[in-house]
Amino acid sequence: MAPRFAFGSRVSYSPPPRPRHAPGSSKDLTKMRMSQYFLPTLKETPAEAQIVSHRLMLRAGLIRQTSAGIYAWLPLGLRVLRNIERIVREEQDASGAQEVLMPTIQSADLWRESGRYDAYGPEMLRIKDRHEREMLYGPTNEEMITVLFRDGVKSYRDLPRNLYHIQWKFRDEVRPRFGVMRGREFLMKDNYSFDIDKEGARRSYNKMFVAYLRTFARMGLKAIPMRADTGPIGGDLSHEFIVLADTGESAVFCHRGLVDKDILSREIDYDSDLQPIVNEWTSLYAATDEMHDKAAFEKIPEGDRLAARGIEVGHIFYFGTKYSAPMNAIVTGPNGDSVNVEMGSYGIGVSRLVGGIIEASHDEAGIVWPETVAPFKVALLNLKPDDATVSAACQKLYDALGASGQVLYDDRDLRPGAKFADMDLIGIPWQVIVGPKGLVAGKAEVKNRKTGQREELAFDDVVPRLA
RNA sequence: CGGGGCGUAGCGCAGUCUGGUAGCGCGUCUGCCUUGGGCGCAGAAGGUCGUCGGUUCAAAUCCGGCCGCCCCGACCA
Repeated sequence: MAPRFAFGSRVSYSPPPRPRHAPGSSKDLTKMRMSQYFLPTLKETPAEAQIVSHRLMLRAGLIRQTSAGIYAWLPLGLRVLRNIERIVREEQDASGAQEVLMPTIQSADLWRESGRYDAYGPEMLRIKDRHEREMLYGPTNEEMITVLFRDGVKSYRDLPRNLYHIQWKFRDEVRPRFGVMRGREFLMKDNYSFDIDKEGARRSYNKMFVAYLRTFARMGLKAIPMRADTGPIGGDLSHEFIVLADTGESAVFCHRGLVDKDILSREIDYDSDLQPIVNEWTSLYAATDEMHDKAAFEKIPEGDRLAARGIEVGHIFYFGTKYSAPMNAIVTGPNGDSVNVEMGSYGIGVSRLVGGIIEASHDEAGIVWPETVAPFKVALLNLKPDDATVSAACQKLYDALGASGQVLYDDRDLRPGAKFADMDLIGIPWQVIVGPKGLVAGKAEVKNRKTGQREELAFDDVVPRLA
């Protein structure tokens, strides 16, 4: 029973780059055995799923549909969702925004104040409570946050403020589709900035602009900010962040140079003037279909023109006093006069991102998770679980990998082929493969899901390699 | 909201035209076998045929209402 090799005591590795405990949980979730995991994978594609991310999310056991455009998140999918949330939260906090949590259910009266209750139309899910009071399931939170702010802040000295929350929303889409990318119920990060004047609002806007660049980059996405329609307010303070993917919902046009720009290698000081960074990203042409300026696009050298399709994953928007005026969100200015606060709102489609990332990162065999959002960093495959020696070796690796990161262990009594297929499908970035063949030489195979590259490593070297 | 399609076992589907004891593949369960890319053999379980009504000796099949889901378009984070 005792393994013919020893490792563990000599192993050293750097501290884990990620928290060992899943956010919101006290239970150690760095290790999971597939024999105990609720992970219903599908060999065949359910008929209702058309696009690749939807198919893969169903097949890989991430979600199940419960109604049109409404989904339940299974353990593996929830881990991805939480990872995305975590990155969003970290970048919001870093930018100086503060987290709150507003309810999903709102009162109709609140929306009557802004005049949007009648204006919003059938996309708003309207409900009544037992007293026949009109309520609604929030599609967004401008009204609510404006009231919270109005009641809590009275002086320009308390500005600026930027409040965000990550909460489920509901929009009763006429035609939900594309799985979680256009569901009716969706998880969204939205925040709202409050400033005393337009210049302040622009600073707040710029912070979000940079925070968004960082947020999407950390998820392994190429998200390009594109000038968006500002409607009656005008100006240049509205951008959609678009992920390029062949299956994108809309046509987009941009300068190729934007694709390779890197934000993560820079030090960002949110107290400094961020305008130069914003200029750097907005000076190159980029527009969605609706905003496309053919003439401007054709001024770009032909080799640098990029016409592609994209998925909107974020939207930032300055809207001035659109809500603060009708809802009387007023502060006293430095001169003692009353000023309507200047507001902006900023959204990230958190649940949509799960689909968006898959659209941007998959292959024939399944999902290819970027490491930062992957449900587990490492998969451990035991190719012969009823062989005591193989299993003992796996158990040691399992414990060591779990101590340094996050590992999903396939200890099921299945044929190797089934395990390979499942692991490729669910897309864990690293696979550690242990079977009788390699064991004779004291080696495990480490496979990179994305590149397919394989390395034979001595058992002792596996954990340091993946640290 | 306009146009189209679908609803039969957990998943993928046949059967409906031409009414007559509900089938196939995968998955699941049991046993054997096998173990480096969804292996093989034997056996088994599992279905109010979306739902309500009508026609008929007899309805998955024909007729009507309703419900649900998907696709194209218009719309949208």
